Amino acid sequence: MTTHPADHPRPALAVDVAIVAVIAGALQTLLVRRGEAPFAGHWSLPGGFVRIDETIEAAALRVLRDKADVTRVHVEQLYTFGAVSRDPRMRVVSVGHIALLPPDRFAAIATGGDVAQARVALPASGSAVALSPGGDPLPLAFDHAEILAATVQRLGGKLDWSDVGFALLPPEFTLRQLQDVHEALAGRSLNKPAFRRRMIDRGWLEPTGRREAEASHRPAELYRHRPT
Amino acid sequence: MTTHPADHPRPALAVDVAIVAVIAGALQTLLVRRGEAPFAGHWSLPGGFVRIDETIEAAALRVLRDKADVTRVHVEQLYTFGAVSRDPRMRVVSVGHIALLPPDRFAAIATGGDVAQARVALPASGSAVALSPGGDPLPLAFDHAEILAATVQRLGGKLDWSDVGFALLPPEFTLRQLQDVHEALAGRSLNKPAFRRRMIDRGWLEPTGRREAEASHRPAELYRHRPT
DNA sequence: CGAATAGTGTCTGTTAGACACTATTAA
DNA sequence: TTAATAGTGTCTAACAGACACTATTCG
Repeated sequence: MTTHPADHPRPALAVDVAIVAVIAGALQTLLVRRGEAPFAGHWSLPGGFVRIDETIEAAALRVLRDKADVTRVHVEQLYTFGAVSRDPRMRVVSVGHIALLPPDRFAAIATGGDVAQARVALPASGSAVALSPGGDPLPLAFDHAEILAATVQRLGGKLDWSDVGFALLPPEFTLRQLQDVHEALAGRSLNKPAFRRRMIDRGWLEPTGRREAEASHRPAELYRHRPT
Repeated sequence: MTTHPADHPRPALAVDVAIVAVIAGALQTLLVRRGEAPFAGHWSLPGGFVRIDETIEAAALRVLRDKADVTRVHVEQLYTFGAVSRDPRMRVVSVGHIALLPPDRFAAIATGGDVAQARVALPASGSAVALSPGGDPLPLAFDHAEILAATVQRLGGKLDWSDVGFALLPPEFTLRQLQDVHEALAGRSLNKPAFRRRMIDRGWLEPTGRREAEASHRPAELYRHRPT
């Protein structure tokens, strides 16, 4: 082919970021309410257009900073969504990302008005739905239900052989907290002794020697993640 | 944000496709020699720009058809590469894909001149290299060494819980052929009885009742892939 | 003490690797 | 019969699930 890249009409390129945390055993994500067409009044993942001189990852980090005031966060690319009419205004291709936050940092993001935290559910053989704290489904803009569905699947699949779980916890955590995160993402309950054995045998954990404080029962040991 | 997608300067959007097969126990890919700048004389993965009215996957399938005359093929999206200067002409973001072919179909692609088949190797902690049949490293254009490195890693990781292996085999195959593919992608040799047990127990295999023909020894049973 | 949760010992069933063995074809 | 590869029986080690048990804290 002897064509030059500039010769063709081209799609716009965006990033969308599913900012997720596990809270009360459920996957939560951050949604912003759209004020304008298209999909005015619907909810969408935070997103933005990739600038001509920034990488895709930098665009995702910028969105995180600008829309959720979040920095220093685990971000990974998910999938690139390119349906022709996913944005009715014009052709827009979006690179979906996942950002993982510990519960405290997620809860600290200012919400209210146009920003909400929603529980993500993935009904069998359907697309994802976002539920308000009250339990009502929130209408999602664009193909963002699809992006959330891919997010849930990716998180469930990667768990066992990656360190995704730790990015969803504070720097020091108990084994029970780690197990809760894994159970939420795997969508099933796990065996306690087997889970503890596996995590410890993999060498991913470093005991801090400290214990949790605010418990009305036996306090658990605190661990740190030892990066491989 | 109140901006419209058309208001921004935007990158060009391309697809690149690693067309791969396992031949003689090694991962092979198809490369085309670039005739023009940039990287004239270097080798690149087949690629092309995404048209304004086609999906990303359709663009990848079009590239496969136009550049390798391949249709009806297993294609999956790999990763989107967005380094700012990956193309010196202008900003080009590329969605990398993997296309899986059985050995006979891969070998049937016309080569010579500007099209070559190259062995892909991934040295420890380095980027991928493409080796000509003679064993010489082929210089790769753009960031295509990175795309090939991601390809090798993806194929190795997905093997055990997906049906990637079958897309790299003819419709009917022997268990030994299947094991050879798995060994090539995993980069290590596997235990024969354990491999056979696992594959059969998963219910992925359907005996055809036929046996291979051209052997100077005991012929192996032929199986078909039973999609789950 | 009771309540509550942390953490462990141990049994059992499943699975993977090792290895030797038998089976079947062509020449 | 020999060469070559297909395919199996079986032992053992590693690992996961189940379940009951002990340990430690608060009140």
